[in-house]
Amino acid sequence: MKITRFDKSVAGESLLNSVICADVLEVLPQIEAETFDMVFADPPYNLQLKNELYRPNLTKVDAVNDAWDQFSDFAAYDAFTEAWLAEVKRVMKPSATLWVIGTYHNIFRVGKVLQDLGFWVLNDVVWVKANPMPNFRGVRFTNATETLIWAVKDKSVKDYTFNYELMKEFNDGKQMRSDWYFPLCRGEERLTEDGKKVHSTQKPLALLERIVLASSKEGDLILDPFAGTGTTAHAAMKHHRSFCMIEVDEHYVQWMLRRLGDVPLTLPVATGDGVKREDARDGSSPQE
Amino acid sequence: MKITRFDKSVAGESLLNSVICADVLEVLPQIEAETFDMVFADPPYNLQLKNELYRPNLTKVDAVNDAWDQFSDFAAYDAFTEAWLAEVKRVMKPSATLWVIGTYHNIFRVGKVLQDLGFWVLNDVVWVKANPMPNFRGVRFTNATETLIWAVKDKSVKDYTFNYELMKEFNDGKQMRSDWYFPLCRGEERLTEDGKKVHSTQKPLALLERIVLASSKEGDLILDPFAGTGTTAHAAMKHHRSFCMIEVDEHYVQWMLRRLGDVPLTLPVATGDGVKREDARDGSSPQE
DNA sequence: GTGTAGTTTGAATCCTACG
DNA sequence: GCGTAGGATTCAAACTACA
Repeated sequence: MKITRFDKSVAGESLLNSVICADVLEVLPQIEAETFDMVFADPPYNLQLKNELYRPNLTKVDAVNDAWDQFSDFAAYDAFTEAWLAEVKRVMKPSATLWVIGTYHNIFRVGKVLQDLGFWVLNDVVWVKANPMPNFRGVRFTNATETLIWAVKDKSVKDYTFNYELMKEFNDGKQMRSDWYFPLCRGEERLTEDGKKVHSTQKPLALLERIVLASSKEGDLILDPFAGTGTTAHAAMKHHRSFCMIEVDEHYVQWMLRRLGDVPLTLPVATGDGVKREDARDGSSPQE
Repeated sequence: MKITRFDKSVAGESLLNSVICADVLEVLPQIEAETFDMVFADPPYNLQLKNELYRPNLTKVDAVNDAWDQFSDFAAYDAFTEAWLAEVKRVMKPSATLWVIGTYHNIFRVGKVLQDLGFWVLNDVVWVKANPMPNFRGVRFTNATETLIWAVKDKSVKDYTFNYELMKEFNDGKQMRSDWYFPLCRGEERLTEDGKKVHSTQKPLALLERIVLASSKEGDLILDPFAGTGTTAHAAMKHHRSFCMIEVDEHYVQWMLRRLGDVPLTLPVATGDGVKREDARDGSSPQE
């Protein structure tokens, strides 16, 4: 698969399977309206960490303290949120859907802005973590979930993609619910460099796979405006969707390109049904 | 237990175990600052309060079928939310905590307003429904959760009540997480009249019991500004807390009073430890 | 190779009393 | 208000070391 990298300027270019290293608010205005079939966004959460946190055994928690998560106040965060959401709305096709993930630090603000912009919420999906970080001090409940908002551009949109039957298959033949159980991204899947996390908030691939499979079709073009190390692109490639990844951090972009180059190519072995596909490099396929 | 009913006016009265039949925005301003130890609120999800709509400036609109564009509708809801939350904050004791429950229709707006008022979120707790209503048309995921926000008045509050060890006991000796599993309110527990639900969104008693037991102490005074048929008061009585219920609907108030009169009286059998209590009418108590 | 015990760590708005 | 010292505090899964 050919992946095209852009820096800053993309006007007039094809964005099929592209990785763009630039600020989201610089790039999105260059993109033609109604370009994407689906959008997944994992924006900064605006965590307001103040003091260092130690575990009971006195080791220090490696908390999220990245520059990209710093905002001066709620007003600044809201303004940023409104800016990128408005641009995202513009580049969504009329029947496209939007996913945004967040925690209580930011999701209420994101949801409010999104509703004000006219987006129509279809579901709030809860990612229930199998293995969340405990609350060391015992002063709150274990923070065990993150929230996803799934929305269309406005209330009138009825022809969005929802692969109801496939979701049903994934849930033992019963209608898929809005509470999803996945472990945190760890082990082989987690990108590390010198034993340290490449990205502090890498999402589990399984989560993105479910999102891609639920709300897009093969061949669709998927946008991720905060791509990080490219989990969304990974899931898109794996399931025969095209992607456009925007990420401002050069280091993350390099890792994303390396990662996507390593993703096994999956090729269709059956056409027409749109469902049955096998990994061409996977010897476990019963057809082989 | 003696329960006092008020209509409209409560100024100067004791609110211990009271049921007030009046609009929340009329009553709260009459109440002294820093009165309550804990607040649970299940606000309306839209502005159709007893056939009365609020304009963004909080004046009432009499006709239910007035044309409202989406923005003015949201603005009105936000204004109403800010009004009652600001009053609730005023009547909360300095170390009190607030619980608000909602769905994606309103919880983002409530959370945003609450943060803007200076409330400091402790957790977002997800009520995962064991038996949610399916999505009949198969166009979305089954809406299987509701969201609770737990907050203190401001960031500096550290001495709020959190019965950590008791919660741990309820979770097999492990720290209680923020995802709570309860079935919908049905069967014996559900109040019905001529085979129909008395209240369309009666909450499960078990949910309110966990909230009361987690975040209040015996003898505490608990406020519910949208009391409905009084599940919060029921849970409070059962666990030796006092209550103040505000409900504008006369029909709900009558049901609440009848219901609370039927709740078995629970009496302390041990004093001093503050934990061991038995139902005085419950023959299963090992002490008896 | 297997099994077991010990170690590490994850989007976190994580304490209290006293001077 | 702030700084500092004292002291109580964690769950699940993946990984490492070693028998």
